[in-house]
Amino acid sequence: MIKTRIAPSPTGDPHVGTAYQALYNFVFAKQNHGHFIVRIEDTDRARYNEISQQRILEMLNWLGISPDESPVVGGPNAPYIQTERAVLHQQHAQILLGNGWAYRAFDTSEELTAAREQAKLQGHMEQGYNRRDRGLSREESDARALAGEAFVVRLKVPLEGKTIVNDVLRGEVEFDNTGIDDKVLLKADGLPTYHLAAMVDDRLMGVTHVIRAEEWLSSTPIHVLIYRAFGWDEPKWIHTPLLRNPDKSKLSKRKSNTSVDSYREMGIFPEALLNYLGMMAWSMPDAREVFGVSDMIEHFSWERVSLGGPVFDLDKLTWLNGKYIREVLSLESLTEHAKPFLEQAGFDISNHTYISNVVHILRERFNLLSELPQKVAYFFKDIELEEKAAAKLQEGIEHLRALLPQLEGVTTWDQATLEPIFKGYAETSGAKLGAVMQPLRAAITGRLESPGMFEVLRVLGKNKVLERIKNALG
RNA sequence: GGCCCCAUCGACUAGCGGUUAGGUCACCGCCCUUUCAAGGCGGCGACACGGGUUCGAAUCCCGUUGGGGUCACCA
Repeated sequence: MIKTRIAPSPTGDPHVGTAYQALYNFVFAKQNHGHFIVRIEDTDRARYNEISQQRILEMLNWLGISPDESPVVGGPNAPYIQTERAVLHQQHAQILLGNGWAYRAFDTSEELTAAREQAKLQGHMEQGYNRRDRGLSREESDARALAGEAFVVRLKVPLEGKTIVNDVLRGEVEFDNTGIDDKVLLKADGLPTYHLAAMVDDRLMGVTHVIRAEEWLSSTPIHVLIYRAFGWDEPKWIHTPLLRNPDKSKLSKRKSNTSVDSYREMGIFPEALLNYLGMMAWSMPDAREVFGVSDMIEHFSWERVSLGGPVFDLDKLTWLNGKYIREVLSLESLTEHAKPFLEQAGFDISNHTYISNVVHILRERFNLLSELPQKVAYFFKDIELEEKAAAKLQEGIEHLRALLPQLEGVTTWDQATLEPIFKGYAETSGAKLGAVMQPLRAAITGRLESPGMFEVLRVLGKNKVLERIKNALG
């Protein structure tokens, strides 16, 4: 069975890069009727954050990307929290120590830091680990470990030859073994590093396709070597292009909005975010730009992934979100999503039909739910007359005065009744329709922009409308 | 700096030897119109450069340049 996974590290806000990877892994797994696994990589105890872990899981839930195996739903290869698998990792480090593919290194962090700084001082960047203890005899190594001396376990990388990474998207990528470090597999605290833990867990969990960000490509030869050291068959390696900041550097918190929660707060729909991420580096065969995860599952293929790193563009995401608001989502769903935003603004949302009507006539006029409250304020509280609107109102105040009696007499308060009244008035009085409607708009909404006036009048209701006109007339 | 990846409009992309290089966002103009939008129509705008291969290159190969990633007891 095809198995894919994401292995987020719980160290901060739920990252769009994680959502991006989750999408690829989920879509590919589902397309092949396989499993999508979420495994929490929490071996870095210094940066670990419990809340972060929960938020990442919640993000996936919000996006509707549900894992087949995870810390919450469990699965045949539990646990799915890496630190809970530490014994497994230690046992595997032991195997490598036994078969000669790894060795204990007794350097202290201080020594390593000093060596690194020394190298820096000598001009060049750094040459990598000096492999001081690589040649230690088995007896000495065992004795020192037994005596309680602190050590790490390092991979014994071949001193010559090449390691070839077969990346599904790029083909064969060659690395000279001389350029690969004897990476730490097991830290002094007994916990594994990513290199060991991820490979062991992937193998044990039956992961067939490692789909991850391109930043991992350069450490993949290490992973290939680890698989080889255990005598295991390699999974497929797939490195997807990195999401970028506008300046083309790797998407970062410092330069962009990387928190999925922040997009959620802006009023971006999960469907829209997923859709947008889906068109980063990948494209629909028929060039459609509005598509859902199920469409992606149906048409996905690695051949359609382009390798240049896509810049994350909020403008286009916003446009796409608007597209969902006016073309994809049902009015009912849109209304439900809008409520929390309106409520947060202090508006009364108890009348569902009213909210639905308001949302309905605003639909083509906003792209983010967070824009909504400001745009519909006059439906929920008294108007705030804007300066330009006030001027417009004064220009046409006499029209409103003339119209008021007629409006008071209206019994069926709908567009079919109201429109002829205004048009008829404009015609007989010789005024342009706009010269009548704009002052009306100012009186009713306090501003010069709004949905069609007749819709606003209908939704607001006769009482409120007459009240506001009278108010305007003084 | 070493190693590795990448390279079509400002951004996202289509293209996979023969196209007036197409679409979307953004921007500009026009139409529609009671305003603002939405929508429709149109415009602006790209194959990084240099060598090859070929009858023919955006498409294939090499180099240059440019951008990015990575060089932790972090993932």
